[in-house]
Amino acid sequence: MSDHQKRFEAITQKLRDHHHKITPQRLAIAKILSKSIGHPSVEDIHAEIKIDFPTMSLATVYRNIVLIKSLGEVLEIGFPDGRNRYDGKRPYPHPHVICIKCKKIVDPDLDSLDDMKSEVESETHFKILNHRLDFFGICTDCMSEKE
Amino acid sequence: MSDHQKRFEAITQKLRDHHHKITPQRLAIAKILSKSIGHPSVEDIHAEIKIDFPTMSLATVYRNIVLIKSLGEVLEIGFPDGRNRYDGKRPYPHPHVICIKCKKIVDPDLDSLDDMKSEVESETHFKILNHRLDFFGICTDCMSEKE
DNA sequence: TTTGCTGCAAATAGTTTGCAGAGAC
DNA sequence: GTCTCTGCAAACTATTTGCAGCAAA
Repeated sequence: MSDHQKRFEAITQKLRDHHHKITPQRLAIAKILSKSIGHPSVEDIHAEIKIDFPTMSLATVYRNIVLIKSLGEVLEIGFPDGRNRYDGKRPYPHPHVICIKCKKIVDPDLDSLDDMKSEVESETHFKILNHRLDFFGICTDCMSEKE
Repeated sequence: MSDHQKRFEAITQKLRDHHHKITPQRLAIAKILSKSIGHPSVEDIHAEIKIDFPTMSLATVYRNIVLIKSLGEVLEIGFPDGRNRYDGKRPYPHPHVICIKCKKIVDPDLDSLDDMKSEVESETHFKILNHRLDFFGICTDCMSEKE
């Protein structure tokens, strides 16, 4: 079974476990999130589903993302400019590398941040539950472009 | 000279260098940013200045923050829920520890992320310009409260 | 005197919500 | 048949912008 199939199963299973109804719209959203090609935005997801469900409402996308997020099956990558992106492939905190020109998001393989988390906990006495690490820069594609 | 006086001088000097007019409103905003007590939000800044300038407009706060940000003299800590916070004391990227209950923001002393930055650059071939590292958790005050 | 700044109000954009009908179970 | 979900439109909220008057240089 491929990775995205496993993720799709995990999401739909969580939905069933919590007695949420399985609607075609919900399945379509779960399917796109399970692939999360390019860390899609709500707009991206809506646009893709509209091909098969022309009446699909943006509100439905938002509501289902909130739901799936509450089940811990999608990671929200929020940006202050209101262009949030989603990752249903790796729904746990992990670093991102973001191109400030084309908005591409890449997941680098980095040694874990666990040491740093412990350091923060012992210094601040906070109970750390979560984190977010983003690097911003220019990708090779955008660097090689003129201007 | 105290730290916040130095920061206040740095900000006003940058304004003068770039030939921006020195208005009372601008100075008041620079003063609050130079202290940045508790990483204030736009709303916080506006409320504080309103005591001395009752006609101060929110738009003016926004415009001046955009300006000072463009001069590199304040760090914007954006949140997807649209409650951005500002740090004019340390206007360069640095880690934050954020209490998810009371929204307190603390600056921990951490070893630099330079090693990680190099690792990311060599792996992704991005030119990294910037980063953001936030830890989310519960502060000691909120932990000791009932419920 | 010139030019940029401020205050006000309206516009913007992403997201959320109320409601009535549709559909999953 | 019940109860949640969906689509639509309106509401919401942080932020930005147009404009006319004001004030720094």
